[in-house]
Amino acid sequence: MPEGHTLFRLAADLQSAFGDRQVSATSPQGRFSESAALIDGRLVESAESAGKHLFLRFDNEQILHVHLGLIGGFRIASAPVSPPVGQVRLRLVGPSSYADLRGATTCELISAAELEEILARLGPDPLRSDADPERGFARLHKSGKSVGALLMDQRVLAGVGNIFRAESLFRARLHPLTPGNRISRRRWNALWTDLVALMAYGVETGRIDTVRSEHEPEVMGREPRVDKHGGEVYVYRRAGLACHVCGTRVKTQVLEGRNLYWCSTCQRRR
DNA sequence: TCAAGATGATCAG
DNA sequence: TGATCCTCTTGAT
Repeated sequence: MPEGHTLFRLAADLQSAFGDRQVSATSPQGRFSESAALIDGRLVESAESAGKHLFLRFDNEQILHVHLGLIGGFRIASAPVSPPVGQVRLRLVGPSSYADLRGATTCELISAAELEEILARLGPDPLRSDADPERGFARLHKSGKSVGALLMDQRVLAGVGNIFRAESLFRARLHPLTPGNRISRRRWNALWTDLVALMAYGVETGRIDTVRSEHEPEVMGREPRVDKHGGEVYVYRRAGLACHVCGTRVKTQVLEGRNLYWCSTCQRRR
């Protein structure tokens, strides 16, 4: 589930497994062999995430940059090491655990300057303590594109994906086709504050739960139902089903190649 | 057993 | 806007 909270957890897990330890690095698939040789046997100094990007710093100034994309995965397992299964782009092996990277959109070694360029391109990440939500508002507010499209733009908000988009807009009672330049600062601040809480909860639990009684008085007392993606949500992938709050059937539409979900009663166009 | 679709982003045209 | 990367889960057959 590669939204920002997944990468944040992954970075913490990699730090725990390999931080301050020497690792062997190989590319069983072969596509990353030359680069893997440059970090083979080196010490992992730190692992961190920014939005959906993952960075591992090594003690020879090499930085591993990974973006999982839609289908990628980076799985950590305990020793003993098993033979690689499938297309393993990169395998890291530490003293007590190992990790296999598959299907990633990006797996490359970069310099500190290139890392800074990537961070500069990204909008504020609700999970990072150094995030400045004002930068996101500035980008959102000058665009006539829909807020549904802008929330998926990593230059506006880093780490928000299709689930957090659908759910945060529902919770804000905002119609996804509202133009960004019609979003007030007050509404943006509320959206940001909610995303900070939702994503932090995702880091804590490893799942996306947005229907929570402490946030939503109207659903208190109702038995929670876990959806197929592992959490409970209001609208995401619930097209044609009744809205948990008002009973209206949840709508769906493809927006810029991605499926959008919303309740036309709770999220009226203004 | 197999095909389709998905939590993403980039590039060519 | 469509193709591409090429994994994993789900649902249909």
